[in-house]
Amino acid sequence: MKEKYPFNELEPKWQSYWDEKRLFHADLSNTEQKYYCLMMFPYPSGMLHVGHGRNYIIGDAVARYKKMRGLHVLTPMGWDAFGLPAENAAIKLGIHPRESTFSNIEVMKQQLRSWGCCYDWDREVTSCMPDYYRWTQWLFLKLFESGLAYKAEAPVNWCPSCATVLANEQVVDGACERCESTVEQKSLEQWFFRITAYAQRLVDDLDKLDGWPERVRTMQKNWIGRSEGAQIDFRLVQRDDGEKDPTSIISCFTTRVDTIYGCTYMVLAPEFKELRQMIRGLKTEEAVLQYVLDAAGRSNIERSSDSLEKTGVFTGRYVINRFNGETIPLWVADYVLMEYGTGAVMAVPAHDTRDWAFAKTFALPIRISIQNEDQSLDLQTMEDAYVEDGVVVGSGPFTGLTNREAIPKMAAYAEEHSFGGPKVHYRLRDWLISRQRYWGAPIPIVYCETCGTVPVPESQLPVLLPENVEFKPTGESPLRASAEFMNTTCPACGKPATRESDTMDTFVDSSWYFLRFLNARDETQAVDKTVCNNWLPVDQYIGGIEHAILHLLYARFFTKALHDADLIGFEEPFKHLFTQGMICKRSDKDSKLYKMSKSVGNVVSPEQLIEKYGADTVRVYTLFIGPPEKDAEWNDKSVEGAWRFLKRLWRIVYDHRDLLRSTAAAPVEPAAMEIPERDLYRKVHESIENITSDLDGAFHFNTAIAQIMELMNALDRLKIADDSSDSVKSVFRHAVDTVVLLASPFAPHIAEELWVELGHEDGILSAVWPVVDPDALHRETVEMVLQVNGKNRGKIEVSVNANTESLEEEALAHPSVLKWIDGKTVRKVIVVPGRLVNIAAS
RNA sequence: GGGCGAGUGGUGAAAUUGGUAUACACGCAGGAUUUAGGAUCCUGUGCCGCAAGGUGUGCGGGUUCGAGUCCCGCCUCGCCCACCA
Repeated sequence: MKEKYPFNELEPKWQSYWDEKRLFHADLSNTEQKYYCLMMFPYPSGMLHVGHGRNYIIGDAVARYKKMRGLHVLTPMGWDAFGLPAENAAIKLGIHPRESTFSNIEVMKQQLRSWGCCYDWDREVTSCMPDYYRWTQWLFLKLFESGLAYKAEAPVNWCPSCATVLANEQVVDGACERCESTVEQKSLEQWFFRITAYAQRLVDDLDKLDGWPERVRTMQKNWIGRSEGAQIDFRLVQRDDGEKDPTSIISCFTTRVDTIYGCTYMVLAPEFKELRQMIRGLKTEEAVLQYVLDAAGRSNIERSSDSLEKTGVFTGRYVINRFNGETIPLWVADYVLMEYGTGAVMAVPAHDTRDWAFAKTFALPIRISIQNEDQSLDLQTMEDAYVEDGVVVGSGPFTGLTNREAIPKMAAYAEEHSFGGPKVHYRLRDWLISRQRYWGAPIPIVYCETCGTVPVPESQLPVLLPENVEFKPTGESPLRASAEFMNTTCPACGKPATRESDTMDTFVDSSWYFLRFLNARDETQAVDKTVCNNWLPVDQYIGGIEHAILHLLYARFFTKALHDADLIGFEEPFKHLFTQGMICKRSDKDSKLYKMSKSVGNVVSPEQLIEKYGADTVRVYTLFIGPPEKDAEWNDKSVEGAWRFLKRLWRIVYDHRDLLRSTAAAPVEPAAMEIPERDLYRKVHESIENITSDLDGAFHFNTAIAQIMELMNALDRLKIADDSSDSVKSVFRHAVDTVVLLASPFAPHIAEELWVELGHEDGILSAVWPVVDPDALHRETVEMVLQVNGKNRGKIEVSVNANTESLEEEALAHPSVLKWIDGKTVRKVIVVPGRLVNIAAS
């Protein structure tokens, strides 16, 4: 009788076994062959679906494989447990965020377990627990001490419907991610981390991260947006009515200082700080103020969508271009952005498309200062700005230089004459970490009337979140509602003082959790420098591409800042990064492909699948679905393939149980084998070789599993029976052992079960990953393809030792070749040993 | 507009340095076994053609004995950034 594959019995059994054995419990004092395998810790949102599962299944397969390769694996797990969704649920349902968070954690932990994903749970961290956020606050203070945390007034995203501030990443196309209301800009006093101080190092060190996908490095580079150019100061022409100006110079940043002799006007952003005072009392005042007001009313979406039409207004003021002493008009236009550069732009319509459009609209003068190669630029015939390289013309002492030569010379000239100089500009802004919401780590700062802004002393940490607050969306931090929390005494002078009511962005929590895993229960310090230095950087980090910029950039910044504070001895947190693709599924409604998500309603619940097929099938299918770095479409039908494969694996062991158990695995000499088992033996070792290289470095799980399937097919083809020869039996036994070992990182439950069934000691992860026997790979003969003019015309079986001349001879004498070269002249014969012979004839 | 990817059967996808295009799997077709299965096994399956053969990796050229792979020019799709000075 054939036994069915009882996944629903054996999977829970082995999961309990792994729990008991504490499978991935790591002893950190042993740093030999260390391998830190980390998956991005999840936000406890509720239930995981198979799209989330990909991340953990990949990570678990890697951890298991590395362990079998003899590495000392650390693979911890935790929870990114602060955040807005829990707070919104609290507002809606009246449940404290802590409760929903912890019950979600329980569910998700159980889900991970049911997938067979194992972690060192002794090191679990939960960012919303005081034993964690105490140290998040401590790190904030460290940054504050070194001037990397500061408070300043800044515009923030405000959702009027939710009555709360939103993070940049929660604003999608100018609208609130959840309620889709248009987001407004408000100006508030906020806490920032000075990440811009690290801009250059964050760019430079990207080049060292050769274990990262090129795509992510490029995205970070673009985000930091390093731009080399010059700062040029224009002198503001004084008012003749005696009114004082707030400033006498207006600086701008430009990457094209070479075009400055073609500058015919200057433009300010509507938000330019000193603008109001500069135009006070002028005839133009009313028009300018109206324009500024209109521009403020226009959302960012509007400002960028009608990108062709330029609007603006003349301020009534003039500035002087110090290069040529020329007086040019000063305009205001919303195509100049306050967020970038200085909020002022030198306009060169002849050599900038935006300035061109603006000058054409408002009939401003245009002047060529760069000529093209054939000197053919002419304002009469030009239809757009000329932005290419060329020769500098009409530019005083710089005339005749190429524009590339002119850039450094002109910047140096400005520097010599103290009105500017070379300047590097970054697009990166400082990191706004204040959040006016409840479910986050309180910022450990106290405001005292006498002492001002005072950091909470280390001994008073953690600053605990108050319990007795309501979560009604009032627009203020809910912490303000707690008098008990807000009213305190000044740590410096002891007088009554008020606490900071904002909490920290949850990205702060996740910027250092990978360090905390190493001393998760340590009550004396945030990070353990010695252990960190031994175990970091993380050898393999695995997570979604959606974190390519924010989390990964913040974590890199934190690592550098902590390094500079002498808390750790390394500057980059993640040596190798793997970003898996998203799992998508067609929607039932419009049959379009969407990322799997609750809101689209195309989620596949792992529970149902596990019930039907078992966790190993889900794992194998998830890994087999396609290249793991690419997005993949989930197909319920295709799960069957993985399911059949495991059933076959199960059957081959159970159908031959007695034979396998009574046979020694030690293979006989390849030379003594008959052809069928010789071929299988070779196939076994070719598989080992290919699968091992598929798993080292790049993670080619899909092809690795395909190879195991091929090996299974070869196993099935070998006719085995009780009266087979010892040689056949032992090769068969060796092959079955190997298949089970090779499959174990992907389908660990069935592998554990079959491993014991095959008579081995339990605990397949302690077994050694199969090693290639070079003798097994050896072949006596090889099949070679015969081509005539590149077209396949036949095949020959030849000795691997055959020399080129004899191969050429044999090929030319082959009937199917003769047929095709008949009547033609053989011009050339190419022999590629072990592959083909190509005959060029005409 | 800028940057980066990618286009291969009905489908998901393979293919070392340029060397038999479509491995592996899904689906489909035919067959075997089964009076029952959450079935299983065998055979076939790029396209045209009865066949010989031809043809075939988004399109058009090129290099080469030989191109999915290299070069030039297009087209389409995806992602990131974007009035970035």
